[in-house]
Amino acid sequence: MPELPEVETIARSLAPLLTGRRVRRLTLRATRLRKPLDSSLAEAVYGRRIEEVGRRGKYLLLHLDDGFTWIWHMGMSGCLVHQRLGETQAARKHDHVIAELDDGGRLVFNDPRRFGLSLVDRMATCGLFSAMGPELLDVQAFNGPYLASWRRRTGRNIKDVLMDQRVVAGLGNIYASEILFVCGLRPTRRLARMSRAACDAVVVAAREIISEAIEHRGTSVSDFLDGIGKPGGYQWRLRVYGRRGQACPRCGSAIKSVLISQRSSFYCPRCQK
DNA sequence: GTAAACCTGGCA
DNA sequence: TGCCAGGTTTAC
Repeated sequence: MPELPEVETIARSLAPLLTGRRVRRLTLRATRLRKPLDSSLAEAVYGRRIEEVGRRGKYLLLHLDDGFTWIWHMGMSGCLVHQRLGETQAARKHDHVIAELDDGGRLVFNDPRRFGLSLVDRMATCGLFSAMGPELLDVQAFNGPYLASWRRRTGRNIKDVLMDQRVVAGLGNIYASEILFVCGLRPTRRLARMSRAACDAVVVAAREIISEAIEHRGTSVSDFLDGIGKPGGYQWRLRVYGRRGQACPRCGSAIKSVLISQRSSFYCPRCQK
Protein backbone atom coordinates (compact mmCIF):
# COMPACT_ATOMS: atom_id res chain seq x y z
CA MET A 1 0.00 0.00 0.00
CA PRO A 2 2.11 2.77 1.25
CA GLU A 3 4.47 4.48 -1.10
CA LEU A 4 4.85 8.24 -1.29
CA PRO A 5 1.39 9.03 -2.74
CA GLU A 6 -0.41 6.88 -0.18
CA VAL A 7 1.46 8.34 2.78
CA GLU A 8 0.93 11.85 1.40
CA THR A 9 -2.79 11.06 1.11
CA ILE A 10 -2.90 9.88 4.72
CA ALA A 11 -1.05 13.00 5.86
CA ARG A 12 -3.39 15.34 3.99
CA SER A 13 -6.51 13.65 5.28
CA LEU A 14 -5.25 13.59 8.87
CA ALA A 15 -3.86 17.12 9.02
CA PRO A 16 -7.16 18.96 9.65
CA LEU A 17 -8.23 16.33 12.18
CA LEU A 18 -5.03 16.12 14.20
CA THR A 19 -3.44 19.55 14.11
CA GLY A 20 -3.74 21.18 17.52
CA ARG A 21 -5.04 18.04 19.25
CA ARG A 22 -3.53 16.67 22.42
CA VAL A 23 -2.94 12.98 23.13
CA ARG A 24 -4.93 11.92 26.18
CA ARG A 25 -4.23 8.20 26.27
CA LEU A 26 -2.30 5.61 24.34
CA THR A 27 -3.16 1.93 24.17
CA LEU A 28 -0.71 -0.61 22.76
CA ARG A 29 -2.37 -3.88 21.81
CA ALA A 30 0.66 -5.53 20.18
CA THR A 31 4.04 -6.02 21.80
CA ARG A 32 5.95 -5.45 18.61
CA LEU A 33 5.54 -4.16 15.09
CA ARG A 34 8.74 -4.16 13.09
CA LYS A 35 10.43 -3.25 16.34
CA PRO A 36 9.26 -3.74 19.92
CA LEU A 37 6.62 -1.31 21.18
CA ASP A 38 7.14 -0.31 24.77
CA SER A 39 5.69 1.98 27.38
CA SER A 40 8.22 4.68 26.53
CA LEU A 41 6.07 5.45 23.49
CA ALA A 42 3.10 6.21 25.72
CA GLU A 43 5.27 8.38 27.97
CA ALA A 44 6.66 10.25 24.98
CA VAL A 45 3.27 11.19 23.53
CA TYR A 46 1.17 11.53 26.67
CA GLY A 47 -0.23 15.06 26.98
CA ARG A 48 1.66 16.27 23.90
CA ARG A 49 0.03 18.52 21.34
CA ILE A 50 0.32 17.68 17.64
CA GLU A 51 1.61 20.84 15.98
CA GLU A 52 1.88 19.67 12.40
CA VAL A 53 1.30 16.60 10.22
CA GLY A 54 4.02 15.89 7.67
CA ARG A 55 5.73 13.26 5.57
CA ARG A 56 9.29 12.28 4.68
CA GLY A 57 9.63 9.55 2.06
CA LYS A 58 7.24 6.82 3.16
CA TYR A 59 7.21 8.01 6.77
CA LEU A 60 4.26 9.88 8.24
CA LEU A 61 5.28 12.53 10.77
CA LEU A 62 3.34 13.98 13.66
CA HIS A 63 5.42 16.89 14.95
CA LEU A 64 4.85 17.33 18.68
CA ASP A 65 5.03 20.47 20.82
CA ASP A 66 8.20 19.40 22.63
CA GLY A 67 10.42 19.25 19.55
CA PHE A 68 10.05 15.50 19.13
CA THR A 69 8.25 13.79 16.26
CA TRP A 70 5.91 10.83 16.38
CA ILE A 71 7.17 8.81 13.42
CA TRP A 72 5.07 6.20 11.62
CA HIS A 73 5.76 3.73 8.85
CA MET A 74 2.89 1.73 7.33
CA GLY A 75 4.97 -1.28 6.27
CA MET A 76 3.10 -3.28 3.63
CA SER A 77 -0.37 -3.36 5.12
CA GLY A 78 -0.66 -0.61 7.73
CA CYS A 79 -3.47 1.94 7.92
CA LEU A 80 -3.64 4.93 10.24
CA VAL A 81 -7.25 6.03 10.51
CA HIS A 82 -8.95 8.76 12.53
CA GLN A 83 -12.30 8.08 14.13
CA ARG A 84 -14.40 11.02 15.30
CA LEU A 85 -16.16 11.12 18.64
CA GLY A 86 -19.29 9.03 18.19
CA GLU A 87 -17.94 6.85 15.42
CA THR A 88 -15.39 5.15 17.63
CA GLN A 89 -15.74 1.41 17.53
CA ALA A 90 -14.57 -1.65 19.39
CA ALA A 91 -10.98 -2.56 18.64
CA ARG A 92 -10.71 -4.82 15.60
CA LYS A 93 -8.23 -7.56 14.92
CA HIS A 94 -4.80 -6.02 14.17
CA ASP A 95 -5.60 -2.65 15.77
CA HIS A 96 -2.16 -2.30 17.38
CA VAL A 97 -1.93 1.31 18.52
CA ILE A 98 -4.87 3.45 19.65
CA ALA A 99 -4.40 7.10 20.60
CA GLU A 100 -7.27 8.93 22.26
CA LEU A 101 -7.36 12.66 21.60
CA ASP A 102 -8.61 15.61 23.61
CA ASP A 103 -11.62 16.14 21.36
CA GLY A 104 -12.88 12.59 21.87
CA GLY A 105 -11.53 11.41 18.52
CA ARG A 106 -9.14 8.49 18.17
CA LEU A 107 -6.24 7.62 15.94
CA VAL A 108 -6.04 3.89 15.23
CA PHE A 109 -3.16 2.01 13.62
CA ASN A 110 -4.20 -1.29 12.04
CA ASP A 111 -1.59 -3.50 10.40
CA PRO A 112 -2.24 -7.22 9.74
CA ARG A 113 1.36 -7.99 8.80
CA ARG A 114 2.93 -5.90 11.55
CA PHE A 115 5.70 -4.57 9.32
CA GLY A 116 4.83 -1.04 10.41
CA LEU A 117 6.66 1.20 12.83
CA SER A 118 5.66 3.72 15.49
CA LEU A 119 8.24 5.61 17.51
CA VAL A 120 9.12 9.02 18.86
CA ASP A 121 12.43 10.68 18.07
CA ARG A 122 14.01 13.95 17.04
CA MET A 123 14.05 14.36 13.27
CA ALA A 124 17.52 15.88 13.23
CA THR A 125 19.19 12.95 14.93
CA CYS A 126 16.94 10.05 13.95
CA GLY A 127 18.89 7.37 12.09
CA LEU A 128 15.92 6.58 9.85
CA PHE A 129 16.46 9.82 7.96
CA SER A 130 20.20 10.36 8.12
CA ALA A 131 20.96 8.50 4.89
CA MET A 132 17.64 9.12 3.15
CA GLY A 133 17.75 10.64 -0.32
CA PRO A 134 15.93 13.77 -1.47
CA GLU A 135 12.16 14.04 -1.71
CA LEU A 136 11.03 12.96 -5.16
CA LEU A 137 9.03 16.15 -5.75
CA ASP A 138 11.91 18.42 -4.67
CA VAL A 139 12.92 19.79 -8.06
CA GLN A 140 16.09 21.40 -6.72
CA ALA A 141 17.39 18.13 -5.27
CA PHE A 142 15.93 15.33 -7.39
CA ASN A 143 16.62 16.05 -11.05
CA GLY A 144 18.38 14.63 -14.10
CA PRO A 145 21.93 15.62 -13.14
CA TYR A 146 21.42 14.20 -9.67
CA LEU A 147 20.20 10.82 -10.93
CA ALA A 148 22.97 10.78 -13.55
CA SER A 149 25.52 11.32 -10.76
CA TRP A 150 24.60 7.91 -9.35
CA ARG A 151 25.82 6.22 -12.53
CA ARG A 152 29.38 6.32 -11.20
CA ARG A 153 28.39 4.77 -7.91
CA THR A 154 26.35 1.79 -8.93
CA GLY A 155 26.11 -0.86 -11.57
CA ARG A 156 22.62 -1.77 -10.48
CA ASN A 157 19.52 -1.79 -12.63
CA ILE A 158 17.30 1.26 -12.71
CA LYS A 159 14.39 -0.45 -10.92
CA ASP A 160 16.58 -1.23 -7.92
CA VAL A 161 18.01 2.26 -7.92
CA LEU A 162 14.59 3.93 -7.95
CA MET A 163 13.45 1.81 -5.01
CA ASP A 164 16.61 2.64 -3.02
CA GLN A 165 15.50 5.18 -0.40
CA ARG A 166 19.06 6.55 -0.25
CA VAL A 167 18.77 7.63 -3.88
CA VAL A 168 15.28 9.11 -3.76
CA ALA A 169 12.72 8.89 -0.96
CA GLY A 170 9.26 7.46 -1.42
CA LEU A 171 9.22 5.03 -4.33
CA GLY A 172 8.24 1.38 -3.98
CA ASN A 173 7.35 -1.51 -6.21
CA ILE A 174 4.18 -0.16 -7.80
CA TYR A 175 5.36 3.29 -8.83
CA ALA A 176 8.84 2.17 -9.91
CA SER A 177 7.18 -0.11 -12.49
CA GLU A 178 4.78 2.63 -13.61
CA ILE A 179 7.54 5.23 -13.98
CA LEU A 180 9.72 2.97 -16.12
CA PHE A 181 6.80 2.20 -18.39
CA VAL A 182 6.11 5.89 -18.95
CA CYS A 183 9.72 6.65 -19.86
CA GLY A 184 10.13 3.51 -21.97
CA LEU A 185 12.95 1.81 -20.06
CA ARG A 186 13.17 -1.85 -19.10
CA PRO A 187 13.38 -2.36 -15.34
CA THR A 188 16.48 -4.49 -15.92
CA ARG A 189 18.34 -1.63 -17.61
CA ARG A 190 21.63 -0.79 -15.87
CA LEU A 191 21.78 2.77 -14.60
CA ALA A 192 25.43 2.93 -15.67
CA ARG A 193 24.35 2.31 -19.27
CA MET A 194 21.79 5.11 -19.32
CA SER A 195 22.37 8.42 -21.08
CA ARG A 196 21.95 11.75 -19.35
CA ALA A 197 18.78 12.24 -21.43
CA ALA A 198 17.42 8.90 -20.18
CA CYS A 199 18.07 10.03 -16.59
CA ASP A 200 16.16 13.23 -17.33
CA ALA A 201 13.29 11.18 -18.75
CA VAL A 202 13.09 9.01 -15.63
CA VAL A 203 12.89 12.07 -13.38
CA VAL A 204 10.21 13.69 -15.53
CA ALA A 205 8.17 10.48 -15.58
CA ALA A 206 8.57 10.09 -11.82
CA ARG A 207 7.24 13.58 -11.12
CA GLU A 208 4.36 13.05 -13.52
CA ILE A 209 3.29 9.68 -12.13
CA ILE A 210 3.66 10.61 -8.48
CA SER A 211 1.81 13.91 -8.89
CA GLU A 212 -0.98 12.13 -10.73
CA ALA A 213 -1.16 9.42 -8.04
CA ILE A 214 -1.37 12.02 -5.27
CA GLU A 215 -4.21 13.77 -7.16
CA HIS A 216 -6.05 10.46 -7.22
CA ARG A 217 -5.34 9.90 -3.54
CA GLY A 218 -3.05 6.89 -3.93
CA THR A 219 -3.42 3.28 -4.97
CA SER A 220 -5.62 0.78 -3.12
CA VAL A 221 -4.60 -2.63 -4.44
CA SER A 222 -6.32 -4.47 -1.65
CA ASP A 223 -6.35 -2.67 1.63
CA PHE A 224 -5.02 0.87 1.54
CA LEU A 225 -7.23 3.43 3.28
CA ASP A 226 -6.49 7.08 3.93
CA GLY A 227 -6.74 8.84 7.30
CA ILE A 228 -10.54 8.82 7.24
CA GLY A 229 -10.91 5.24 6.04
CA LYS A 230 -11.47 6.04 2.36
CA PRO A 231 -9.73 4.04 -0.42
CA GLY A 232 -7.60 5.69 -3.12
CA GLY A 233 -8.44 5.82 -6.80
CA TYR A 234 -5.17 5.32 -8.65
CA GLN A 235 -5.51 1.51 -8.96
CA TRP A 236 -7.80 2.16 -11.93
CA ARG A 237 -5.08 4.10 -13.71
CA LEU A 238 -2.15 1.69 -13.30
CA ARG A 239 -0.55 1.03 -16.67
CA VAL A 240 1.50 -2.12 -16.03
CA TYR A 241 1.69 -2.96 -12.31
CA GLY A 242 -0.14 -6.19 -11.54
CA ARG A 243 -1.23 -6.58 -15.18
CA ARG A 244 0.86 -9.52 -16.36
CA GLY A 245 -0.63 -11.01 -19.53
CA GLN A 246 -2.93 -8.05 -20.11
CA ALA A 247 -2.65 -5.66 -23.03
CA CYS A 248 -0.15 -2.81 -22.89
CA PRO A 249 -2.22 0.42 -22.87
CA ARG A 250 0.07 1.89 -25.52
CA CYS A 251 0.76 -0.91 -28.03
CA GLY A 252 -1.44 -3.81 -27.00
CA SER A 253 1.39 -6.30 -26.42
CA ALA A 254 1.05 -8.62 -23.44
CA ILE A 255 2.57 -7.16 -20.26
CA LYS A 256 5.39 -9.29 -18.86
CA SER A 257 6.81 -9.60 -15.37
CA VAL A 258 10.31 -10.36 -14.18
CA LEU A 259 11.74 -10.85 -10.70
CA ILE A 260 14.21 -8.15 -9.71
CA SER A 261 15.62 -8.29 -6.20
CA GLN A 262 12.84 -10.70 -5.24
CA ARG A 263 10.15 -8.24 -6.34
CA SER A 264 7.83 -8.62 -9.33
CA SER A 265 8.46 -5.96 -11.93
CA PHE A 266 5.98 -5.38 -14.74
CA TYR A 267 6.84 -4.03 -18.16
CA CYS A 268 5.85 -3.98 -21.82
CA PRO A 269 8.41 -5.93 -23.87
CA ARG A 270 7.72 -3.75 -26.90
CA CYS A 271 7.48 -0.25 -25.44
CA GLN A 272 10.31 -0.56 -22.93
CA LYS A 273 13.88 -0.90 -24.21
C1' DG B 1 25.00 -9.55 -4.54
C1' DT B 2 21.37 -12.70 -2.97
C1' DA B 3 18.38 -15.00 0.29
C1' DA B 4 15.93 -15.07 4.31
C1' DA B 5 13.78 -12.89 7.97
C1' DC B 6 9.82 -10.48 10.00
C1' DC B 7 3.99 -11.39 9.76
C1' DT B 8 -0.96 -12.38 8.14
C1' DG B 9 -4.34 -12.97 4.56
C1' DG B 10 -6.09 -14.01 0.09
C1' DC B 11 -6.30 -16.62 -3.86
C1' DA B 12 -5.34 -20.46 -7.35
C1' DT C 1 -1.19 -26.65 0.06
C1' DG C 2 1.68 -23.33 -1.82
C1' DC C 3 2.57 -18.97 -3.52
C1' DC C 4 2.12 -14.15 -3.64
C1' DA C 5 1.56 -9.43 -1.60
C1' DG C 6 2.44 -1.95 -1.22
C1' DG C 7 8.70 -2.78 2.87
C1' DT C 8 12.97 -2.96 5.25
C1' DT C 9 16.66 -5.19 7.74
C1' DT C 10 19.90 -8.76 8.62
C1' DA C 11 22.50 -12.67 7.66
C1' DC C 12 25.31 -15.65 4.27
